[in-house]
Formats: sequence, C-alpha cells, structure tokens
Amino acid sequence: MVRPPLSPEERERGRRLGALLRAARGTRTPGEVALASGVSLEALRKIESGRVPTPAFFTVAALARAVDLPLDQLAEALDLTGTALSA
Amino acid sequence: MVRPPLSPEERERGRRLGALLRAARGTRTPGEVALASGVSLEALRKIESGRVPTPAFFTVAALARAVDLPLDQLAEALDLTGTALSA
DNA sequence: TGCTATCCCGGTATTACTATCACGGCCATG
DNA sequence: CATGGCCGTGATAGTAATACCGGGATAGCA
Repeated sequence: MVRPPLSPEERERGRRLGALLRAARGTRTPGEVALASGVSLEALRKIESGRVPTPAFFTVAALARAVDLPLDQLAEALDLTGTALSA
Repeated sequence: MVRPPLSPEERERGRRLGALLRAARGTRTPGEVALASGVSLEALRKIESGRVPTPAFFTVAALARAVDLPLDQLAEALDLTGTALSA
C-alpha cells in the first residue's frame, strides 16, 4: 500500500554506483568534486560510500559530469537491464 | 535550515525532463513504457507531466532505456552546466 | 604540544519520491 | 445509451534523500 523498502539488490547497486563514482574521481579530493559539481560534500560522501542507494538523477548526472564519466557508461556498468528499479 | 525547498529553476528543469521523456516515447503508450521499464504507471505519469522535479537516477535511467534515449543526450539537453544542483 | 584543516561517521530534521486509492473525462465498442 | 479501458489528477501513506549538528581521527605547520 505504500512504498516497498529497497531490496538488497537495489542497495548493492547503490554501492556499486558509489564505487564507480569514487574510482572515476581518482586522485581528486571529495571537496574538489563537490565544489565542481555543485553537490554538497556530505551528499557526495554518502553516495560514494553507498549509503544512498538511489540518489537523484541530477545529483548523479552532476557528479558524473564532474569526474568526466559518461552517464551511459555508468548505467551500463550497473547493468540496469534486470534491475529496472523503481525507487 | 534543513533541506531547502526546490527552486523554481529545479522545477522547471524537472518539467523539461518529463517533456523529453514523453517526446522520446513517441506513439508508445505510457502503460507499455511503464511495463518495459519496470517503473509504475503513476510514477511515469508524474515524471512525464513534470510533477516530480527530481526523480531517482535509476528511475530516469530505466525510462530513458525503455524509450531508447541516451542518458548523456538527455543530460546535455537539460543543460546541467549551470544547474548542478544538489537535490 | 597545540592549532588548523580536511575527511569520515552518526544522529536528527525536513522535504521529496514512489505507491495505492479514488474520482472524473475521453474514446471505442456493444 | 451503456459498459469498459486508458489517461490524468488529487489525496493519503510510508520510505528515502539531503542539510545541519556534533564528535572523532588524521595530517601539516607554528
């Protein structure tokens, strides 16, 4: 009747998303990326650490842009096919 | 002091996102896209009509995939550059 | 040693997102 | 004219995302 809690798969997917963004960041500091993307530092840390399984689209887009990571490549790496989602 | 309400620009951006997704859908019915993407029909309607300014990343990715719209093209069309945001 | 800056984690508060239900309009079909 | 399907909107409910606060840990410098 409401919103079903996120499944373990969705959380796992969130962790992978964070890992990819962190890897793409490379040697740049979190603060630098946060500033460049316009995303708050705390939001960035939570996303990178996977504690935010399903971040907002524009937040991810801004971060991916800041670390020069194509969105399509990111989506493909996360294998959206089976995990369409709905969160 | 907590989470600031979305700005008019962010809402406008959400409306454009919905418009792009609807345009990319073409002649296909909402129900068909909802089924193909795994997103609920109501969520799809709200997103397409722009009543959901900042949908989740995976939700948008699933919809874009269902309507064969590259994410990068979508992000670029929305001109994220100045509206990094943080929502 | 003490000071400063940065990063990370936890908890709290408020808003936003998705799902379900309900009502009404539109169109096609019987 | 009646019925059913699809669409759109509004209300309600519950979970998730983000901002702010505090604490702790680490590194660099006076």
